Amino acid sequence: MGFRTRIIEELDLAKTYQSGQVFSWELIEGVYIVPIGSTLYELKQVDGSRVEALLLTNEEEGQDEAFETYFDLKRDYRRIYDEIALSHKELAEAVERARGIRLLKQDEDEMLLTFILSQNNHIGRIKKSMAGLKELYGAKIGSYKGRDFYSLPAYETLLSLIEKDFVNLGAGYRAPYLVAAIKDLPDLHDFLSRGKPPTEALLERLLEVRGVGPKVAACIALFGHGDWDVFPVDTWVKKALQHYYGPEGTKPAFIHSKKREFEPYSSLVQQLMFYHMREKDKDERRTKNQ
DNA sequence: GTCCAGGTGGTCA
DNA sequence: TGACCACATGGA
Repeated sequence: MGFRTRIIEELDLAKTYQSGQVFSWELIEGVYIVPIGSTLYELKQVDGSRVEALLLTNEEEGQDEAFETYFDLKRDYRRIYDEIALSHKELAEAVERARGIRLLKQDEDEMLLTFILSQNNHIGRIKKSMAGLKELYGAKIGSYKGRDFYSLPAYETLLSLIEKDFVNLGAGYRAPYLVAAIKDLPDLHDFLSRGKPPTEALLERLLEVRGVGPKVAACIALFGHGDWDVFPVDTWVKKALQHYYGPEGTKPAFIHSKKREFEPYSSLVQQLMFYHMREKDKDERRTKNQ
Protein backbone atom coordinates (compact mmCIF):
# COMPACT_ATOMS: atom_id res chain seq x y z
CA MET A 1 0.00 0.00 0.00
CA GLY A 2 1.79 3.16 1.12
CA PHE A 3 1.15 6.70 -0.08
CA ARG A 4 3.04 9.23 -2.11
CA THR A 5 1.50 12.26 -0.45
CA ARG A 6 -1.16 12.78 2.15
CA ILE A 7 -2.58 15.62 4.22
CA ILE A 8 -2.58 15.77 8.01
CA GLU A 9 -5.01 18.09 9.78
CA GLU A 10 -4.53 19.88 13.09
CA LEU A 11 -0.76 19.69 13.10
CA ASP A 12 1.72 22.52 13.48
CA LEU A 13 5.15 21.21 12.57
CA ALA A 14 7.21 24.05 14.02
CA LYS A 15 5.45 23.89 17.37
CA THR A 16 5.61 20.13 17.57
CA TYR A 17 9.29 20.21 16.60
CA GLN A 18 10.00 22.69 19.37
CA SER A 19 7.87 21.11 22.05
CA GLY A 20 10.71 19.02 23.46
CA GLN A 21 9.25 15.62 22.65
CA VAL A 22 11.06 14.74 19.43
CA PHE A 23 14.81 14.79 18.82
CA SER A 24 15.02 12.93 15.51
CA TRP A 25 13.48 15.42 13.07
CA GLU A 26 15.67 17.65 10.92
CA LEU A 27 14.60 21.05 9.63
CA ILE A 28 16.10 21.48 6.16
CA GLU A 29 15.27 24.51 4.04
CA GLY A 30 11.80 24.94 5.49
CA VAL A 31 10.72 21.30 5.42
CA TYR A 32 10.89 18.70 8.18
CA ILE A 33 12.50 15.34 7.50
CA VAL A 34 10.90 12.77 9.76
CA PRO A 35 12.15 9.21 10.25
CA ILE A 36 9.59 6.66 11.40
CA GLY A 37 11.25 3.29 11.82
CA SER A 38 13.16 2.72 8.60
CA THR A 39 10.86 5.00 6.60
CA LEU A 40 11.64 8.62 5.83
CA TYR A 41 9.10 11.38 5.20
CA GLU A 42 9.25 14.98 4.07
CA LEU A 43 6.70 17.14 5.85
CA LYS A 44 5.69 20.61 4.77
CA GLN A 45 3.31 23.06 6.47
CA VAL A 46 0.81 24.12 3.81
CA ASP A 47 -1.21 26.42 6.06
CA GLY A 48 -1.79 27.15 9.72
CA SER A 49 -2.89 23.67 10.68
CA ARG A 50 -2.47 21.47 7.61
CA VAL A 51 0.60 19.47 6.69
CA GLU A 52 1.54 17.66 3.52
CA ALA A 53 3.52 14.46 3.95
CA LEU A 54 5.63 12.97 1.19
CA LEU A 55 7.18 9.51 1.31
CA LEU A 56 10.91 9.63 0.58
CA THR A 57 11.77 5.95 0.89
CA ASN A 58 10.33 2.77 -0.59
CA GLU A 59 6.79 1.70 0.04
CA GLU A 60 6.56 -0.99 2.67
CA GLU A 61 3.81 -2.98 4.22
CA GLY A 62 2.26 -1.49 7.31
CA GLN A 63 3.90 1.90 7.07
CA ASP A 64 0.60 3.77 6.71
CA GLU A 65 -0.56 2.38 10.00
CA ALA A 66 2.79 3.19 11.60
CA PHE A 67 2.46 6.73 10.29
CA GLU A 68 -1.02 7.12 11.75
CA THR A 69 0.09 5.77 15.09
CA TYR A 70 3.16 8.02 15.16
CA PHE A 71 1.12 11.17 14.56
CA ASP A 72 -1.78 10.00 16.70
CA LEU A 73 -4.12 10.75 13.79
CA LYS A 74 -7.23 9.16 15.26
CA ARG A 75 -7.47 11.64 18.11
CA ASP A 76 -9.52 14.82 17.80
CA TYR A 77 -7.04 17.41 19.04
CA ARG A 78 -9.22 20.42 18.24
CA ARG A 79 -11.88 19.19 20.62
CA ILE A 80 -9.35 18.29 23.31
CA TYR A 81 -7.66 21.69 23.22
CA ASP A 82 -11.06 23.35 23.45
CA GLU A 83 -11.98 21.19 26.39
CA ILE A 84 -8.78 22.01 28.28
CA ALA A 85 -9.21 25.76 27.73
CA LEU A 86 -12.82 25.54 28.89
CA SER A 87 -12.27 23.56 32.08
CA HIS A 88 -9.00 25.24 33.10
CA LYS A 89 -9.41 28.93 32.40
CA GLU A 90 -5.94 29.84 33.63
CA LEU A 91 -4.48 27.79 30.78
CA ALA A 92 -6.42 29.53 27.99
CA GLU A 93 -3.42 31.54 26.81
CA ALA A 94 -1.10 28.51 26.89
CA VAL A 95 -3.68 26.46 24.98
CA GLU A 96 -3.89 29.04 22.21
CA ARG A 97 -0.14 29.28 21.94
CA ALA A 98 0.35 25.52 21.87
CA ARG A 99 -2.60 24.60 19.63
CA GLY A 100 -1.27 22.47 16.79
CA ILE A 101 1.07 20.38 18.91
CA ARG A 102 0.37 16.67 18.69
CA LEU A 103 1.81 14.10 21.08
CA LEU A 104 3.92 11.73 19.03
CA LYS A 105 4.07 8.01 19.67
CA GLN A 106 7.71 7.16 19.02
CA ASP A 107 9.92 4.10 19.31
CA GLU A 108 10.00 2.89 22.93
CA ASP A 109 13.68 1.95 23.00
CA GLU A 110 14.68 5.23 21.41
CA MET A 111 12.64 7.09 24.01
CA LEU A 112 14.33 5.17 26.82
CA LEU A 113 17.80 6.13 25.64
CA THR A 114 16.81 9.65 24.65
CA PHE A 115 15.22 10.54 27.97
CA ILE A 116 17.95 8.96 30.07
CA LEU A 117 20.23 11.27 28.12
CA SER A 118 17.89 14.21 28.72
CA GLN A 119 18.48 14.54 32.45
CA ASN A 120 20.15 17.83 33.33
CA ASN A 121 20.91 18.29 29.63
CA HIS A 122 20.07 20.68 26.78
CA ILE A 123 17.72 19.73 23.94
CA GLY A 124 20.36 20.59 21.33
CA ARG A 125 22.91 18.32 22.98
CA ILE A 126 20.42 15.48 23.34
CA LYS A 127 19.70 15.72 19.60
CA LYS A 128 23.37 15.74 18.78
CA SER A 129 24.16 12.69 20.91
CA MET A 130 21.27 10.66 19.52
CA ALA A 131 22.07 11.63 15.91
CA GLY A 132 25.68 10.62 16.49
CA LEU A 133 24.64 7.28 17.96
CA LYS A 134 22.52 6.52 14.90
CA GLU A 135 25.08 7.75 12.41
CA LEU A 136 27.93 5.77 13.93
CA TYR A 137 26.14 2.53 14.70
CA GLY A 138 22.79 2.50 12.87
CA ALA A 139 21.82 1.66 9.29
CA LYS A 140 21.27 4.28 6.63
CA ILE A 141 17.57 4.56 5.81
CA GLY A 142 17.60 7.40 3.30
CA SER A 143 18.83 10.86 2.48
CA TYR A 144 17.55 14.32 1.67
CA LYS A 145 19.54 17.08 -0.05
CA GLY A 146 22.81 15.41 0.76
CA ARG A 147 21.93 14.70 4.39
CA ASP A 148 21.87 11.05 5.41
CA PHE A 149 19.48 9.56 7.94
CA TYR A 150 20.08 6.48 10.05
CA SER A 151 18.02 4.07 12.11
CA LEU A 152 18.47 3.34 15.78
CA PRO A 153 21.27 0.73 16.04
CA ALA A 154 20.22 -2.91 16.32
CA TYR A 155 20.04 -4.32 19.83
CA GLU A 156 23.16 -6.46 19.34
CA THR A 157 25.07 -3.38 18.25
CA LEU A 158 23.84 -1.33 21.19
CA LEU A 159 24.88 -4.13 23.51
CA SER A 160 28.43 -4.02 22.19
CA LEU A 161 28.86 -0.37 23.14
CA ILE A 162 30.83 0.57 26.24
CA GLU A 163 30.80 3.65 28.46
CA LYS A 164 33.58 5.28 26.50
CA ASP A 165 31.51 5.10 23.31
CA PHE A 166 28.72 7.08 24.97
CA VAL A 167 31.15 9.53 26.52
CA ASN A 168 32.47 10.17 23.02
CA LEU A 169 28.91 10.95 21.99
CA GLY A 170 28.72 13.61 24.69
CA ALA A 171 26.68 11.59 27.17
CA GLY A 172 28.88 12.69 30.07
CA TYR A 173 28.09 11.09 33.42
CA ARG A 174 24.99 9.44 31.92
CA ALA A 175 27.14 6.99 29.91
CA PRO A 176 26.99 4.17 32.50
CA TYR A 177 23.22 4.67 32.81
CA LEU A 178 22.86 4.06 29.08
CA VAL A 179 25.00 0.92 29.17
CA ALA A 180 22.98 -0.45 32.08
CA ALA A 181 19.65 0.42 30.43
CA ILE A 182 20.65 -1.42 27.24
CA LYS A 183 21.55 -4.51 29.27
CA ASP A 184 18.07 -4.32 30.76
CA LEU A 185 16.29 -4.14 27.39
CA PRO A 186 15.58 -7.89 26.90
CA ASP A 187 13.94 -8.14 30.30
CA LEU A 188 12.01 -4.96 29.65
CA HIS A 189 10.81 -6.31 26.30
CA ASP A 190 9.82 -9.53 28.00
CA PHE A 191 7.79 -7.58 30.53
CA LEU A 192 6.04 -5.69 27.74
CA SER A 193 5.41 -8.79 25.62
CA ARG A 194 2.93 -9.98 28.22
CA GLY A 195 0.48 -7.35 26.99
CA LYS A 196 0.31 -3.61 27.49
CA PRO A 197 0.71 -2.94 31.20
CA PRO A 198 -1.31 -0.32 33.07
CA THR A 199 0.57 2.99 33.29
CA GLU A 200 1.38 2.56 36.98
CA ALA A 201 2.93 -0.87 36.38
CA LEU A 202 4.95 0.40 33.44
CA LEU A 203 6.25 3.37 35.44
CA GLU A 204 7.21 1.07 38.29
CA ARG A 205 9.14 -1.20 35.94
CA LEU A 206 10.87 1.73 34.23
CA LEU A 207 11.97 3.11 37.60
CA GLU A 208 14.01 -0.05 38.10
CA VAL A 209 16.25 1.04 35.23
CA ARG A 210 19.28 2.89 36.47
CA GLY A 211 19.19 6.54 35.51
CA VAL A 212 15.42 6.53 35.17
CA GLY A 213 13.54 8.58 37.75
CA PRO A 214 9.90 9.69 37.87
CA LYS A 215 10.22 12.38 35.22
CA VAL A 216 12.09 10.27 32.68
CA ALA A 217 9.79 7.29 33.29
CA ALA A 218 6.76 9.47 32.61
CA CYS A 219 8.25 10.74 29.33
CA ILE A 220 9.03 7.21 28.17
CA ALA A 221 5.51 6.06 29.07
CA LEU A 222 4.04 8.98 27.16
CA PHE A 223 6.18 9.29 24.05
CA GLY A 224 7.21 5.64 23.77
CA HIS A 225 4.05 3.89 24.87
CA GLY A 226 1.28 6.43 24.32
CA ASP A 227 0.19 6.62 27.95
CA TRP A 228 -1.62 9.91 28.34
CA ASP A 229 -2.27 9.67 32.07
CA VAL A 230 1.15 10.91 33.11
CA PHE A 231 2.44 14.34 34.11
CA PRO A 232 6.22 14.67 33.67
CA VAL A 233 7.57 17.57 35.72
CA ASP A 234 10.83 19.14 34.59
CA THR A 235 12.34 22.55 35.25
CA TRP A 236 10.00 24.29 32.77
CA VAL A 237 6.82 22.65 34.02
CA LYS A 238 7.94 23.58 37.51
CA LYS A 239 8.21 27.19 36.37
CA ALA A 240 4.74 26.93 34.85
CA LEU A 241 3.23 25.49 38.03
CA GLN A 242 4.79 28.31 40.03
CA HIS A 243 3.53 30.82 37.47
CA TYR A 244 -0.05 29.59 37.66
CA TYR A 245 -0.43 28.46 41.25
CA GLY A 246 2.24 30.27 43.27
CA PRO A 247 4.95 28.87 45.55
CA GLU A 248 2.97 25.80 46.67
CA GLY A 249 2.49 24.90 42.99
CA THR A 250 5.63 22.78 43.03
CA LYS A 251 4.83 20.73 46.13
CA PRO A 252 4.44 17.02 45.33
CA ALA A 253 1.00 16.69 46.91
CA PHE A 254 -0.27 19.74 45.02
CA ILE A 255 1.16 18.49 41.72
CA HIS A 256 -0.49 15.14 42.26
CA SER A 257 -3.91 16.67 42.84
CA LYS A 258 -3.52 19.00 39.85
CA LYS A 259 -2.57 16.09 37.65
CA ARG A 260 -5.82 14.43 38.69
CA GLU A 261 -7.77 17.52 37.73
CA PHE A 262 -6.14 17.56 34.30
CA GLU A 263 -6.98 13.93 33.54
CA PRO A 264 -7.56 12.39 31.10
CA TYR A 265 -5.40 14.98 29.34
CA SER A 266 -2.71 15.56 31.96
CA SER A 267 0.06 14.73 29.50
CA LEU A 268 -1.14 17.25 26.94
CA VAL A 269 -1.60 19.90 29.63
CA GLN A 270 1.96 19.26 30.73
CA GLN A 271 3.13 19.56 27.12
CA LEU A 272 1.44 22.87 26.51
CA MET A 273 2.72 24.22 29.84
CA PHE A 274 6.25 23.24 28.79
CA TYR A 275 5.87 24.85 25.38
CA HIS A 276 4.20 27.98 26.69
CA MET A 277 6.84 28.69 29.33
CA ARG A 278 9.74 28.17 26.91
CA GLU A 279 8.20 30.39 24.26
CA LYS A 280 7.40 33.05 26.85
CA ASP A 281 11.02 32.93 27.96
CA LYS A 282 12.21 33.29 24.35
CA ASP A 283 9.92 36.30 23.87
CA GLU A 284 11.27 37.96 26.98
CA ARG A 285 14.86 37.39 25.92
CA ARG A 286 14.12 38.86 22.49
CA THR A 287 12.60 42.07 23.87
CA LYS A 288 15.43 42.40 26.37
CA ASN A 289 18.06 42.27 23.62
CA GLN A 290 16.46 45.02 21.57
C1' DG B 1 33.90 33.25 33.84
C1' DT B 2 29.15 31.94 35.19
C1' DC B 3 24.80 29.91 34.53
C1' DC B 4 21.88 26.40 33.00
C1' DA B 5 19.73 22.31 30.95
C1' DG B 6 12.85 17.99 29.64
C1' DG B 7 16.93 14.93 36.75
C1' DT B 8 18.77 11.18 39.24
C1' DG B 9 21.35 8.75 42.86
C1' DG B 10 23.22 9.02 47.27
C1' DT B 11 23.37 10.70 51.89
C1' DC B 12 21.74 12.58 56.10
C1' DA B 13 18.38 14.30 59.25
C1' DT C 1 9.49 11.74 53.47
C1' DG C 2 12.40 16.05 52.23
C1' DA C 3 16.47 18.87 51.61
C1' DC C 4 20.84 18.95 49.95
C1' DC C 5 24.78 17.88 46.79
C1' DA C 6 27.56 16.00 42.84
C1' DC C 7 27.38 14.63 38.40
C1' DA C 8 29.84 15.78 32.47
C1' DT C 9 29.26 18.83 29.02
C1' DG C 10 29.00 22.81 26.01
C1' DG C 11 26.13 26.73 24.41
C1' DA C 12 24.40 31.31 25.80
